[in-house]
Amino acid sequence: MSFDLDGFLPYRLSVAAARVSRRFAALYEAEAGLTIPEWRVLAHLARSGSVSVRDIHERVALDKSVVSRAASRLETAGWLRKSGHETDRRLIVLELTPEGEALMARLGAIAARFQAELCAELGPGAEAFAAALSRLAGEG
Amino acid sequence: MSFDLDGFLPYRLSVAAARVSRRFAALYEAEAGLTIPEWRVLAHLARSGSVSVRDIHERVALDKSVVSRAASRLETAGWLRKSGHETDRRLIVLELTPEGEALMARLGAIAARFQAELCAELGPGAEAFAAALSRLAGEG
DNA sequence: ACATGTTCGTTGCAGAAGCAATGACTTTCA
DNA sequence: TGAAAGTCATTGCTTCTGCAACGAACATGT
Repeated sequence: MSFDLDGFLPYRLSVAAARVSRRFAALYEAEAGLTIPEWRVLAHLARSGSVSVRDIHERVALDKSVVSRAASRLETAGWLRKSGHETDRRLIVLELTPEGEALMARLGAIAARFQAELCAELGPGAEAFAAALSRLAGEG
Repeated sequence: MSFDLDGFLPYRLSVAAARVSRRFAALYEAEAGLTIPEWRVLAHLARSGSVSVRDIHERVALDKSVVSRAASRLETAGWLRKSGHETDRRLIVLELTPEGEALMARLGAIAARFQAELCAELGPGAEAFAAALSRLAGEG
């Protein structure tokens, strides 16, 4: 018997991730016209406070260039502010503007609702599911 | 407290999927220089026999244009053959060449090994994990 | 102090994805 | 039958990703 794509985990994982991302992207696209990388940068900033491009790049699984360009767009849109680091002048410090924080408050609520929706779809196994994802994302 | 990206399912799903896809892509890239869409088209063909671009597009979560271009590359590489449909001349029938089947036999074995590796990493919850993925991929 | 190597953010560029439009063909229905 | 609508694969075109290269700023070792 030949290979079964439908049972293949990398494939199923890709399809599920793409579908879920799309669903959620529609929400914040409607709310603020954000792309996926922009959303991730904002979300990370909301949690971590001021942080460099490098930090985000490492924590958020986005290429440096993607973070850099997303940050520039977000800056001109007024959601975040760039400033130089005190002692290390190579670093650029990113932080939310008040508008950015207000936006993230709204998006955070939307995200929480969406998360609840997903958990409902997953049923009681949601916890174990999330743990399994961590294991897969763990080490490359 | 502000939003926690790390606990957010769509994010974790994306990261895990990207990481797993990358790991596996390295394998078939080394074996045959395939891209992800090319791999998916071949894998689907191996299972379904001769099939149209439209079929693959629907079953495999790839844009029509992506399937079309992947099929063209695979044809010039000699892994598959295009031919016209008997009665409906709009359709293009794709099927593996003998070389393509031989390739998929090798890749199928590699994929099975990789799947086993993943299941080992997931432990006993692998079954439930796969079921959860189906639920998420189910309906948009 | 100074040369070498590293790290940071940005930019250039080749390749890929996503979407609409096109041309060829088929179905439908008046 | 014949016109309109639908379906199929391909092709253009814009946008984005991913990688390498670059200039600027620090670190290290002599």
